[in-house]
Amino acid sequence: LAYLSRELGTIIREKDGFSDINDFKRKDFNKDELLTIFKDLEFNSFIKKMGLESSGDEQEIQEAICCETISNLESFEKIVNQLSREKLLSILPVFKKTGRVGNMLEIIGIGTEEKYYFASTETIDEISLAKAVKVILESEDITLISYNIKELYTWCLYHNTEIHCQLFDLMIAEYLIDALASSYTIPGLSRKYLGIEVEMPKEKKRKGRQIELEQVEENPVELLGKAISTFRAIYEKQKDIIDKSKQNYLFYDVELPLSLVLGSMEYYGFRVDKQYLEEYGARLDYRIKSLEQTIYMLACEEFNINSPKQLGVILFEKMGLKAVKKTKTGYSTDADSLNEIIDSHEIIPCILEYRQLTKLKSTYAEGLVKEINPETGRIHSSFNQTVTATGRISSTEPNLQNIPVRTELGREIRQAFIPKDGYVFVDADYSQIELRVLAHITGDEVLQNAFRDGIDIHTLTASQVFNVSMNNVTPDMRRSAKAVNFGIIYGIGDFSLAKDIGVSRKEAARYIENYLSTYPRIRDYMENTVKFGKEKGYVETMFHRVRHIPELKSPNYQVREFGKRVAMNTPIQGSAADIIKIAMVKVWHELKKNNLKSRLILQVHDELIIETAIDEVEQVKEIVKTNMESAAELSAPLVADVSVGSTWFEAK
DNA sequence: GCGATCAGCC
DNA sequence: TATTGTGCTGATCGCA
Repeated sequence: LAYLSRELGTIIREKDGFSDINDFKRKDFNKDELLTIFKDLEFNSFIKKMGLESSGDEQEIQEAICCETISNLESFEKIVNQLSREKLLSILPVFKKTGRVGNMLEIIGIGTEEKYYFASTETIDEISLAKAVKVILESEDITLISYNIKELYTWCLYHNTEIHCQLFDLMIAEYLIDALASSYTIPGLSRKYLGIEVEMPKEKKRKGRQIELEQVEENPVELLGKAISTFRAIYEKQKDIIDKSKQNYLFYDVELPLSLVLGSMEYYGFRVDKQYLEEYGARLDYRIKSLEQTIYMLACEEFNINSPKQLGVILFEKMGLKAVKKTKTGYSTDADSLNEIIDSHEIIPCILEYRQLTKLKSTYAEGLVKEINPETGRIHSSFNQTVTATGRISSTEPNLQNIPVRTELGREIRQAFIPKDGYVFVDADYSQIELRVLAHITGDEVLQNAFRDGIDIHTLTASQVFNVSMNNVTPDMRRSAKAVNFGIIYGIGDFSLAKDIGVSRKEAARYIENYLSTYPRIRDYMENTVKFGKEKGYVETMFHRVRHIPELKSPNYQVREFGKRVAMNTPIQGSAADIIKIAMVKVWHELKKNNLKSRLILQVHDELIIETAIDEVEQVKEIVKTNMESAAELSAPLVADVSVGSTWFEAK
């Protein structure tokens, strides 16, 4: 072996045929082939850099596009009226991001396949423009092909306009076709479906310095015209795929209307008590300062506690504590690791508390205040519909889906979330939705019956796993069983379960085995869904949301195992996501239909929050509960628990 | 600007 | 044999 290694490691220094150094120069390359490779790999900046843009057929298409810019209101109104008699229209608005809640419109393009019309707010004022397009947006006979209808809808709400068109949104369609695509841009879609290169006008950079390069600004209408002219053809192709994947219900009845629901949630926002947050932050600060001093004293040195690197050096080198785990760059200092050595030095609990408090202060106390809109006094988070691999929605700027709740101190932040005057919160959350979905799709009757009979599911699992009767289950056993239940959903192994509930690995393995033999259908499901995923390359939810899992074919063991867990978890988490989306659409319609003042303002995966007018509380409670529980018919019935409170803290 | 680490939620 | 629970977003550090 040593000889073999030596041979492998020896550099061959003599080789014939390379006498001329010029042979090593880069020669001409096959442009077409390189372009295909780069396109395939999405090396778009290389394509640009090397001037590989194809030109042939593109030119023809561009010349076929018929675009007109309209610069006075009367002509625009006339054209819009004409267009409102059409059946199928494409629409492409461009917004400028400002502090205003409905973004500011810059340009809007509308048209049929034959011709597209553009209007700019530079020549026609925004309000008149909004009034003009109302005839189109509020017509139920038109199918509107859009890109990012949510953004258009928040703008509509600002201008007191509704959208009643039949919708087809290219971004959302693509999300259902491939939930894992990294971005859903118009140029990306047009490249994928039509092989056409289009470009979107660059957003003007607001960087203060240097205006030279950015000012080049080609005629935006020219670019936009080309972009909107691809909508119709992309629509045809996506429509087909969605239909063939049995996603019509999910797309037309869930995701598209949901887009408007999310738009309105963003538009209305969540009222926040700024003063409360500031006082809360000050309170934290007082304690943080004191902890800081204690830590410096115990370490006999000042250092940056926020730096895991510096902290690691202090704890594990200077103070000689035992490191239990390593990361790829050094010592592990996360809460799990520190908790294992919590008794070895009094500095450890201080650090843990310091971490908790600084998190609360910077992310929540300070972070949330920054997001309060000065005009509305409310926080207008963005709800993204095309981010997650499982179908959940995500929330950013700020993330309202991770507001603390577990620790008492953190939970107090929820007292800053208040309703507008004369309103309260109705808060409804699904009870055990993922386990009910699990019971439903596995067909396990023991589990289903337990849910039907309203039995406490963790206690039941405990009695099965530990082989004791239901009334002999201790709180400790129940806690472990709860971990087992969640672990099953995530596709857990004995190692992690053991660590989670603090038993030996063997013990944990026995729990899992007990569980799977008590619920044989669950074992079957886990095996079958992985098999399905391997054969088809994807798994799907109850409503045919699809997730491709290329990891299942990976040569790498770890990656493949990850693929298996994903295959087991996605149909469960994803179906639960489908269900609450259905519920949101139903609740939203019902509030509208009854002309209520109450508004859905937040979703947190299994929970809905409605800012409710005091005189509508009883009605809203009823609407939320029945619509959530009837969102899907499961053989383990859905249950939603509803409560009312005058802050988010109280409503839970 | 970006990866790594940590921490918050379901 | 080696490894080990899904899905997210944000703050901070430290390097390039």
